[in-house]
Amino acid sequence: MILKSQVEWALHCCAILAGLPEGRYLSTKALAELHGLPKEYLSKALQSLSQASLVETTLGPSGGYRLAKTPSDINFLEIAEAVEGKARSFTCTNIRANNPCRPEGYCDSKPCAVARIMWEADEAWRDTLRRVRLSDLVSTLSEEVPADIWRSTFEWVLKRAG
Amino acid sequence: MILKSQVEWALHCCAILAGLPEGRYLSTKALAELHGLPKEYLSKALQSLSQASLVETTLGPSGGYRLAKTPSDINFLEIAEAVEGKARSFTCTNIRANNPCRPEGYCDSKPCAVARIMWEADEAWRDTLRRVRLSDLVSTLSEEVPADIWRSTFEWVLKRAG
DNA sequence: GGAATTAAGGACATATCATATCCGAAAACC
DNA sequence: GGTTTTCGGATATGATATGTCCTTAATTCC
Repeated sequence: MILKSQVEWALHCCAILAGLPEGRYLSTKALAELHGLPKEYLSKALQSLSQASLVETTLGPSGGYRLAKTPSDINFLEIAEAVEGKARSFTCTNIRANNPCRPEGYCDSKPCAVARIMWEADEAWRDTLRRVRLSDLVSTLSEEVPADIWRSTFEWVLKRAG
Repeated sequence: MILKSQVEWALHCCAILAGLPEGRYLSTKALAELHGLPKEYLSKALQSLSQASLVETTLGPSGGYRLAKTPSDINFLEIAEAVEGKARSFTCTNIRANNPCRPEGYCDSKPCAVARIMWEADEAWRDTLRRVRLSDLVSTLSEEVPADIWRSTFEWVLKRAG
């Protein structure tokens, strides 16, 4: 049960987009080079963010991506689900129904007890991610990353945005 | 990010093993037929439980599996990790290290901020499963499953245990 | 208007992993 | 000694993640 690496990529890209000056866009190329990622494949992750309406896009030179909402209005779960999908981590195949001792037309009133517990854990995972906003990540990063590195990173990346 | 179906199988099998009379074993064959699962492949899941010391085995006729501990001393996380492994669902590839603006020998003191958040969510998932004991599942099942079906299931399964 | 740049998305190749089956060895029971 | 069982290795298959390539349409700049 491993998350796609695109989730990691999307989160880091959103962190960068969150620090962008008003109105500026960042291209796939710039984001890929900054993180050392394959441009074409990172593009798929960014398209997922776009389809989820988390980012906006513009074509042409100086085009690319920017956040569609304030960083405090975007949480980790939205980003994770955008690229990973909303499916639960546990899928119940209802194997209890195969029990040969069950009468012919027997119908369970509730979903499987095993599934309910696994889904509860899944929901705990989602709750945690839902509670963390993109703005929280930005705050943490600006505390931990040395100011000069942080600043030069945006200069570097904006230079590539034309 | 989907769990292996073997996790579901292992949980259901443990629920049955928990209801077994003292000293009795249940074979892979019996568990597979009860749940309608491929015998050879289910065997791998049960081997995982065995390696994790959650179940004990005996060879020969009337052999098979039984719990190695009381149902109240086994939790869902142990079972899930036995077949799924203990690896976290989020793996940090440290793509921040690729940032071309970082000085040559720069070394981060903490693990990546993104990873810390994702690992926190992972821990929430584990905490939930850790808190649910196998005995809790058995209680729920004996409440929800009609008594006669529950009883005949064990008769059916014990008949196959020789 | 034309050239360059960009996102979007389809087609395709590759690698990894889950799923599944088969077999032989060792142990326990009759 | 023959049967039944777990255990582990070997192998096959299918699905999915990863990665690349190409076309199309939109936008910007000259």
